Amino acid sequence: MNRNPWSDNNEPRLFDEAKSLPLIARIIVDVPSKDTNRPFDYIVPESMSSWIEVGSRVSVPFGPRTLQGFVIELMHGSSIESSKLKKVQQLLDVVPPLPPDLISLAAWMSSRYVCTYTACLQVMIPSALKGKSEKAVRLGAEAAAYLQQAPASAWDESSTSHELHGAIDESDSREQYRHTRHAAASPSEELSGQQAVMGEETLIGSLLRHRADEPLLRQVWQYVQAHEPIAANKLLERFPHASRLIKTSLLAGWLVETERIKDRIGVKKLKRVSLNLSFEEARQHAAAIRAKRQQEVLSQLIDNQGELPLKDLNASAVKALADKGLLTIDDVEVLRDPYSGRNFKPSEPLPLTEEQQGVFDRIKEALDCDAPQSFLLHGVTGSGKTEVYLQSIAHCLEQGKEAIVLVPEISLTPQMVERFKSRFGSKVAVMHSRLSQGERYDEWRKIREGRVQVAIGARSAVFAPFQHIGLIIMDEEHETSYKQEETPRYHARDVSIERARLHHAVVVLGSATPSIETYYSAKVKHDEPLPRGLEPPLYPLKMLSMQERVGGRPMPPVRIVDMREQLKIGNRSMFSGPLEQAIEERLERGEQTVLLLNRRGYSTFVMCRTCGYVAQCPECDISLTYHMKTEHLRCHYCGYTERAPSLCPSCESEHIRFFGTGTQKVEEQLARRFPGIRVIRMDVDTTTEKGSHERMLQQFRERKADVLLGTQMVAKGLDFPYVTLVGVIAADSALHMPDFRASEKTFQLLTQVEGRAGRHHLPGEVIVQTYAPEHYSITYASGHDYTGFASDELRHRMAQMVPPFSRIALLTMTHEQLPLLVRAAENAALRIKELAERKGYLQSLHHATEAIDVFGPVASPIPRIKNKYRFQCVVKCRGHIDLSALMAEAMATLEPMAKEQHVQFSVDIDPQMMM
DNA sequence: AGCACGCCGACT
DNA sequence: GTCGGCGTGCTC
Repeated sequence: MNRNPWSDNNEPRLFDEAKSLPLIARIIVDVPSKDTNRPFDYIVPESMSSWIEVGSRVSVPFGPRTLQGFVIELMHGSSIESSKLKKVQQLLDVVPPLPPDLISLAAWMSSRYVCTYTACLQVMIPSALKGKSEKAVRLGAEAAAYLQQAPASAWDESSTSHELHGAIDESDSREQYRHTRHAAASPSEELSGQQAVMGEETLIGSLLRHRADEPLLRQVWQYVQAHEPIAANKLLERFPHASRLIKTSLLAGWLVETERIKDRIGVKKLKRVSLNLSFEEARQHAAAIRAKRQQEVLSQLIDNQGELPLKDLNASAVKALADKGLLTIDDVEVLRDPYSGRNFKPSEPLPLTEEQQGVFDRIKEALDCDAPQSFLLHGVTGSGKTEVYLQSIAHCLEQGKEAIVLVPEISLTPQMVERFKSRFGSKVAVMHSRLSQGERYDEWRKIREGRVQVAIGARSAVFAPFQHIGLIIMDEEHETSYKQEETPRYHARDVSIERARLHHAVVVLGSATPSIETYYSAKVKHDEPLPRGLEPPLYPLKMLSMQERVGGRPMPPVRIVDMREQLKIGNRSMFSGPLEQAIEERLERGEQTVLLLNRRGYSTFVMCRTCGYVAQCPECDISLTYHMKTEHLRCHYCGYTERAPSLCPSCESEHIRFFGTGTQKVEEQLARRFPGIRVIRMDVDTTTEKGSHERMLQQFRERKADVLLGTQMVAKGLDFPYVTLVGVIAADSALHMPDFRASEKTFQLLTQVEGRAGRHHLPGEVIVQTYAPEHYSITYASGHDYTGFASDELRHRMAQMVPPFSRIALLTMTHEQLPLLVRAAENAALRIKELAERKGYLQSLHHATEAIDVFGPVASPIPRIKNKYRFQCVVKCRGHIDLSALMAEAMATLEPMAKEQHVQFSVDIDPQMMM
């Protein structure tokens, strides 16, 4: 029989007495695994029922522990079905952190991206709200009663354990769990106490057996009573000799272990001092008081509307005045404002060009009707997209709705923020990876509490907890950073469109070089049947176009230099004749140059010319990059570092050489060719320090350097009036990547960096060095012809049956042992094929409009990372097939095998990098 | 995931 | 005989 006193006393009674049906909360607990990826039901205690909402964050008992979870549904259930349920332990916030639309959005994301519901919920909240469970020890009721009733040496025979037990904290689940699971207590000496708890013996009875222990036990209990809740390990530290007694006390329920969820970061509080009197009375007091400091405090307060933070005043004088009742000190919440102390000059809407006006009118029209609509705004660099965004947002705000602006992390510069802040002032919250956890939490709260109407930020800002979104803008829509590379592997573009659908909001995707998939979606006629062979777009987009540059500045001329020709005429350096000469000219004229090389470090690989040895990462199987400053070889994937060898580790030859070109090598060569040249090198190696990125750009803007040399981060949205030359050292470096988007990425990078030259009064010039001068991505980029590129690229994509003419899922499998992994991967591929066949899907993409095809398994482009081999399968499909559902089903069937063999599976829907 | 259970081998 | 290794199963 169940001897746990509360489970058969209190619980059923609670429901017998309840007038209406108990409230049940359906909760997603924070355990990111397959088995727990479903809602669990809990009873909502009476005290919480008027506060709890869909989206509330709660703590719940879950098995032996306490977890954080989110309420996704509330309902009334019958007492019979709810009698088995546990209770919600804590309601963690007064205002639910997630509005209901984000709860639905998380559900959509988890099925779309084949991941757990909780993983999606977790990306939506600031890390400050990722509660950590904290265990602590409290004094049980029995022990408390004992301390109270029995002074030092007296034993109170009348107190029975049965009576005392009725008072045990019923919310303590650990206790309940332990008692039910330990129904048969083991006969060890320490558990004698537990027998007493079970009702056969009294507490006193058991203590009498160990009478000698009583003083120490009492001491421990009193300590707990004075300090509760106290962490168990702290208690052990304080009483190192009492570990056995503490353990016994815990097992007996004299000490109860509780577990609560604690937020990582709280609300920042500030002590505020305020006057209790009118200014006139205060003045009179000030005149009457002799203490000089107190007079000063009063006059400071009078000068500041009667309120000041305590830290700005003399503390002892304040205390004296407060004691007299003239002042009050209280705590007020303050927001950590990362932009405090900065003044933003208010800006007025600029007059729009005819083209801008046309686009703005279309967006305005869409904002005015209550239906979700999405646009691609294809606007060349310098066509004034930002001004259109700003005025669209203003229109959205006029309608009483909120707006989200998504920007790639790298473009989220102070200048960018300033444009929005100066137009919308304090209505803007900025979400930014460089903010501290506390700052980010406060920006997030400004949104949640409705203090701002505009949120601007990187990828995750799409989850800004607004309630009435009217407009979502995604700038630089083609940027790969919008795809999250960790679970949940969501694409902010798709999420924006889904979220906008829930809000009947408008989406504007803006880019000078749209991704091919987006461009295709906007090009396809949505109201006409598609020609055979074409794939329906993921979502309907309307095309908006701006092809004129504001102020009519022409795009700079581009010169392509064939590096093979340079080699023929004996130039083996990394600078072609034309580029070298052009740099020389800028130096003479005092103008500036931007140089792009998409490879950091010094060289790309290290090889021995005698034996052919190539230095590779011992964990990842990719070649190591030489970094000159530190004389180290480094793995750019896992960060592995070793000293650069002077002799070949394999054959001890001296002919070990560094091949390929990285930004460090270019920097060195520049210094050699142009003595005295001032170079700023910008790549991940030089910009890790906080604020270094902005600092470097500022230095360059102030013309403290002649050349800005860097990886793709120099291509983004920079605008420097004295830059008249842009040089691309190796335009084809990304062209040979094993990725169907290689041409697109090359075209986009070139087009962007070209836009950096001659944006102001000085004419610009672009020089592109390449070994593939005839490649269409390079020729179209030099002609500033996006449309031409896109139509060629679409033809290639169609021939290869890759997106947008198919949809792709990438399945990556990892394991330490290669043969086992290969077998598992082959099995996985087979199972997916079988599943597709069973569903009746044809397996020939080229010959059917509805088909699915599985490729592989093959080794991943990076075949080993951190000692784990990696194999992958690519699943392509066309037509009305739910690829996510298919992959989820395949994963479910593969799961037992994966678990058994410890092979890790990961699914990436619509992968942006084929790794 | 994490925590507790159970079933094995290596020891005082 | 016990301690503790890891494989397995469960969580309203």
